[in-house]
Amino acid sequence: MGIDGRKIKDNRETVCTLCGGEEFYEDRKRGETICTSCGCVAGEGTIDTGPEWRAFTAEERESRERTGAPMSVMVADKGLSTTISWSNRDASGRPIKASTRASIYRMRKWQIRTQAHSSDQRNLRIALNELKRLSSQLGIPHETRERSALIYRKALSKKLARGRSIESVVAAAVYLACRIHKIPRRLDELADESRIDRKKLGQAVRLLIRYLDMKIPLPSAKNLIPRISADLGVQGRTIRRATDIIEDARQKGITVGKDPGGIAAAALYIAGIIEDDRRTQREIAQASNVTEVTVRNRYKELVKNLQITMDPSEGRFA
DNA sequence: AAGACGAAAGTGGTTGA
DNA sequence: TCAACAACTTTCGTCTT
Repeated sequence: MGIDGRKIKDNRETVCTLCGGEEFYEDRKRGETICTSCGCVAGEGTIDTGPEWRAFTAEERESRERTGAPMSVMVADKGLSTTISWSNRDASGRPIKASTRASIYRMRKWQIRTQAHSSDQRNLRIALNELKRLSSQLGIPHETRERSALIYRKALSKKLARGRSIESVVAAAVYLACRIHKIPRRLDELADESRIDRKKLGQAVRLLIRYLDMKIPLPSAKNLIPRISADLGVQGRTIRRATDIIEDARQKGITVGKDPGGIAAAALYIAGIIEDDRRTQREIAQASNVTEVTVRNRYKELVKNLQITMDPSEGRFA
């Protein structure tokens, strides 16, 4: 941590490793930094886990600093528990008086009984392990992991995990947290990574939405753009253009009910032509996990509805 | 020869009776 | 539970660059 309490942002490398560009488009929530000149994802994990306060003098820092590890819902007891050591010595190493020893013994006993022996606690331990594994496998930022853990806790407290595999509920929680934080992860990616079939996962997801009555933003094509662009290595201006096209389409209401992947792909295809940074339909289709046909269909729709006029002789849009 | 296009038939998920 | 349905995919032949 820097002297004045700020961190990370200042230390982050400021030159793109691929093209040497110095301008970045940063999405803190998504934890991605995208180079605006070549479009690559320059760095992940830029989430600031530092203190939420800033201090400029030593006294200020002293007065604001709180002690201990940060509280996290990802540890079964939220990292708040105190453990009582088994040694019969006090903090400075002196033996503890016989009269206090008995009461300490009772404290230990109850601590253990309350901690690890309820079935919910056991469930939670297994689940949080799985959650950790799953989310690091998928490269999900810390903030979102915490959200997943929170969702899982809620599900557990409403007894929604009964009769369902822990994995499926965990995966559903992770998926929903991603949706809330607008991190593009598809249902099948989760399913692949967690050895549950898609169907079970889908059911669990719907269950959670229903009973935790969560408001989940619809997946938007816009959120997929950085990821697909990074795969394709397109220019920053192309990314921006594609984002504009999607926004335009969204306002005209022609994106509802359509696979966001297809929309994103089509927008990138058009943007590529406009910005003279062209990719073939096949490349784009592969990167966005749809078929060429879908790219074509969406792209024609967009061109028609957004009144983008094309001059075929020049191969350019006006 | 590669890319773009479009038609036709097939697939998996949602909706409403 | 079933059929209708929209969106998307697969496949394949044709046109364009």
